[in-house]
Amino acid sequence: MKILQLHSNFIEYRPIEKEISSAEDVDKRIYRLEDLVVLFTCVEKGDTIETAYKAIDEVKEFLNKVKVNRILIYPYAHLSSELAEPSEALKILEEMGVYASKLGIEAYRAPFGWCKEFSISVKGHPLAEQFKSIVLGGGKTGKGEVISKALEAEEKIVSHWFILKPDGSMVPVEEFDFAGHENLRKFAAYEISKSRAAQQTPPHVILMRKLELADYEDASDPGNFRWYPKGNLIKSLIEEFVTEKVIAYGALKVETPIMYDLEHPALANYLHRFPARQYIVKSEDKELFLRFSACFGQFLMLHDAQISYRHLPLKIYELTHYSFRREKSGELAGLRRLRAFTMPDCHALCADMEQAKEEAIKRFKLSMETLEGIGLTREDYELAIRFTKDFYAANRDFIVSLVSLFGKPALVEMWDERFFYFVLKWEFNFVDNLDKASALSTDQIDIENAERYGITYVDEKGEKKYPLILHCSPSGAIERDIYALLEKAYKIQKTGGTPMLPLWLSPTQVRIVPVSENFYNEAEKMAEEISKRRIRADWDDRPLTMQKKIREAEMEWIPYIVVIGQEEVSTGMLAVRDRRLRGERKIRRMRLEELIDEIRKETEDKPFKPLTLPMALSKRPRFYG
RNA sequence: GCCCCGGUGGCUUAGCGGUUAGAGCAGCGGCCUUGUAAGCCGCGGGUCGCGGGUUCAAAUCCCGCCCGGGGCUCCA
Repeated sequence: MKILQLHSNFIEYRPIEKEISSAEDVDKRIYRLEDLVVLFTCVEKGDTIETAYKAIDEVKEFLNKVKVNRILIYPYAHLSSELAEPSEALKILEEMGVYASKLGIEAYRAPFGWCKEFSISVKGHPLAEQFKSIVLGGGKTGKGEVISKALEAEEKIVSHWFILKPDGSMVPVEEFDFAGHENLRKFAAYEISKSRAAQQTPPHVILMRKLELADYEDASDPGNFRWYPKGNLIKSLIEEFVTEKVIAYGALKVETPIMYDLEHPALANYLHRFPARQYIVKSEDKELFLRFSACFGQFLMLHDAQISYRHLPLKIYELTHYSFRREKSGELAGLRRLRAFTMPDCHALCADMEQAKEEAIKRFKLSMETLEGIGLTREDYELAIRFTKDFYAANRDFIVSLVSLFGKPALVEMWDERFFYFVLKWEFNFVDNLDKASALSTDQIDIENAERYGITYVDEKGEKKYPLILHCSPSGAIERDIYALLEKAYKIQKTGGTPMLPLWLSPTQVRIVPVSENFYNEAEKMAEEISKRRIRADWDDRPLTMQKKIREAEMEWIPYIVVIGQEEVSTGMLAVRDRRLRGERKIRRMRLEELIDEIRKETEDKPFKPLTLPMALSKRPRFYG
């Protein structure tokens, strides 16, 4: 139901003639009402008596606010293109009038089914004119907010939940024995019931600040973060790593604009699915929205490309810096859920379903390798696969093969009908210390957007065909990867372990601590020497005790701490404090070359970037704390 | 958007109607200077988020607003 609500000085209307046979009977005279709220009301398909009650309840609230108690319900079809049947509409309008009277409102109704003329005088205050969209369920009504068809449909989706085991057997989720699959149990509970309690700051938020990685930025919009040097380093290392993986997989790397014209015909339809979730940028007479993924840019590019079946599967990749989603303020959570985030997005055009499945398997493996490289093993995440009943019936072997590649039972969501543009979607989900799950890697098989965007390839016979499109993010949002690493470290700490980041991501890999000022020269020289070998090393030249320097290095999670004094200088054997070891074995005796070799070997298949902070600690500002 | 909680020096916080708002860390100045998680002394730094109100008196009580966090919802 749509209502144009006008707080008016007066309205005059006169029925001219009946437009439909079922029109109400009235006198053809002038009716005049003063000091009232006029409700131009349009009853839509799907509206019920309940909708009528809800509408009046909302109107009542408004009446109290503006201290008026008179309304006119004026049938007005022009607010919607999805009109209810006239008989149904009349019934609902009548009910609105009756219910309003019951609430003590002085309610009038203009006749239904008539062509009428009217004059109106609307008051000049800010609340005088309002547009309401009344929809039942969830109280999701907003002034002027149009709820799109697709979203309404989505609310009606029926999901069936299962656990699919690597051997191919599928059991309803309530019959599955979760013993030994604690994380999967939490993930399933999170997905299906979505209920949890706990009220505390997520551990990763405390860590991201304490480690001086990232922080909130009050001067921006919520969910837009500032990144300190160490955080920026980690983030760009992961970005680089993911990008190298995807390029090795064979994708073409491109770059596309971050903002698009709201009025562009190719985008309007897609965009309509997600009302009021965009940042809007006004530029002269244009309104642009900030992209929420790389889809548009890549699709528009592919639309204009000449593509042959020989090119397929055609992979195209972009690391969005950034993607924007204006999540509701209450939905934001540290690095887990942001309004601006960095997203690797790799699409693949495939000739047919056989090729799409083959490609999807490759990307599934790529995603596992990518997470593994970042420092998340299969123990750390759970697989969810979602698909339609029909797709399952036709492609059961393919679905089972994904689960068997994964090697652990997976959560399955099966839909009776297809509501989305894809027939299958899977994700890897990380479960954090507050038992919340969030998706990292994901891939989808999209059967709709090629046509929507006019993306075609030419097949063997010279005919234009629409390809299938796979949408994959092999790592998920980079910020979310960091969230997962921090949450994982905290989990380890909680169970008595030593928290740390993977060696290749540690901002400082080696810290040199001189025992006294007498060894400052040696310490500095050593730090420089290590740095020349593409290892991030620094040295502590502050006027503090050695003990304190070691303590601070440990609190920074530095993997190797080298103390240098007379003994090391004269023997050439270093005392290396290894964060990964415990107790007496923690300090290892080794030569500088051995240490360098060890680090280089462990990080050889990973990108390297220098830390953009001074090598001497006394020269570093403190960003937090 | 709704509900709950919070906002005191850069950070963590004490105070919750009654002296000039107190501490630790960090910063600055100095002392100390050889062995693996906090050496010592001193100094500077606070419109107690903002605006009203109650009161002889407000960081403290009340109202409104702003900002942040969490929960609900949501998550293309």
